[in-house]
Amino acid sequence: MHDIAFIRANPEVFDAALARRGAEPAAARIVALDAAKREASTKVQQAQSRRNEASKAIGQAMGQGDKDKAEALKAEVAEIKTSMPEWEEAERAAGAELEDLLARLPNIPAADVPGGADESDNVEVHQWGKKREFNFAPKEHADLGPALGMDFETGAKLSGARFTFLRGNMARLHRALAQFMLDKQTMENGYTECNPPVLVNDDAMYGTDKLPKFAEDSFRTTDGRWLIPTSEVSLTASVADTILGNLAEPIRMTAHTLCFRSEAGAAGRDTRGFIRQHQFEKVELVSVCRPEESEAEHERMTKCAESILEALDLPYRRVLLCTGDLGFGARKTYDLEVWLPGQGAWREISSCSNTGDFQARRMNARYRPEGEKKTAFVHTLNGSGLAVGRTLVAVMENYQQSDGSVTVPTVLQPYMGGIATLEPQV
RNA sequence: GGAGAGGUGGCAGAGUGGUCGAAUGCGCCGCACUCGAAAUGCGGUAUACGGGCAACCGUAUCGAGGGUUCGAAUCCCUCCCUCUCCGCCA
Repeated sequence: MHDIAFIRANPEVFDAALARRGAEPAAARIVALDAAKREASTKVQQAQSRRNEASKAIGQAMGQGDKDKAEALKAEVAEIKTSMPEWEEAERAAGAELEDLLARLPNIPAADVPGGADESDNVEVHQWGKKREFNFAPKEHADLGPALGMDFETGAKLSGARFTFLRGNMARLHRALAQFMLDKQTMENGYTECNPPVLVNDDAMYGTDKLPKFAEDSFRTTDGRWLIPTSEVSLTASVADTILGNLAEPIRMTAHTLCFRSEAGAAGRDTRGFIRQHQFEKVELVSVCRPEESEAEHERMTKCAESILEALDLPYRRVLLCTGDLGFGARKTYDLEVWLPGQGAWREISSCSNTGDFQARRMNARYRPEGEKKTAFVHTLNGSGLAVGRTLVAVMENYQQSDGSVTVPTVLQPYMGGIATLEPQV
């Protein structure tokens, strides 16, 4: 959500910012609707003011037993009220259109976000790790998986495309990854472990900018709730409608949850394998902090995500998204892309975004700066730390052996009861 | 799912149609008293939006939305949430 006062004062700055990410100018329409709304609002308030005054006088007249005066005043109020519905309706209509327009406008990119049309204009920030040299042709995870307990056929039989049934040590390795990530984020990186609902209401989805524009991307339950597309929704919305004191320290939350996505716009993309599922697990990182801290917090959060890849010794690169590839609610985003030798490609495994006060305005999440009477909106950030399924894919492809087995990364072995290898079953 | 009770300011808790944005107490802030503190006394202490350079003014808000009325915290309707008991259940 945008600050209407800012748009009113800087319409051309606002439109220029929208243009950077390829959105149509909107300031003129916003300013016009805002003016119409305020004009109607003023008329309504003036009428209400006169009505309230007269009503008080009626009360006094009644108290003094002056029936005639009271009746005269009643007639006056009736007259005042005739014009009210019209202005009330004008205020409501302009307000509703304004709100809808604002709710559908994306966040404004930060100044240091590079311009660009699509992902080809993203900027690589750095690479980490060394790509492993194979003395055989590395396979894709989708080819390695079936013999190791990654059962695509049964998933499809039960649920359809984009569902997978994991068995045996494959299921255990998946669990080990999630536990490892959660332990690292809580014990080393300072995040508080949370276990939030995965079914949420409209407000939580709206506040984290998944509604109204992206309703078709998520699953809706028969009783009107939503399956979360990411626990960013639950964690961030936990501070909705709250004044968080002076917010001396950032609030850092993490959760390991199921995530659900309809993949409405991705028909035909990544249909093979475990990369793009309707149901997947993710360890999410969310920070809530003061505005002046959010840039540093964004860097810190991205490092926390990177720490998982480094502990697993998986080569990755950090990419700064260009304006054209930026998500709806983000003002700046780093993607972490892991190297998949089987596919011979970098694949997104984490996305860390600073939304500034965009979500905070939508959900009314505030704090009170030290020594000030006025409240201010917090900044919210979210990042994957990491996507569990895709990390499993990366481990499979990077740790595969020529016989089709997969070595378990050292840091995961304690979580595997000491098992060091996933052996193929014929 | 059935039956009942309830949702009022930071907290507790009055208020069943008029001068109620809301008594009182606690808390908090300021001042006085004191060498200092406690106790005591006095004053202040919600949020949002609009208008104004400002002091300030207007409007709205007593779970949410709608209705009745000249006027609603108070009456009516719908919904949400919390609590208690019963049933069912991991």
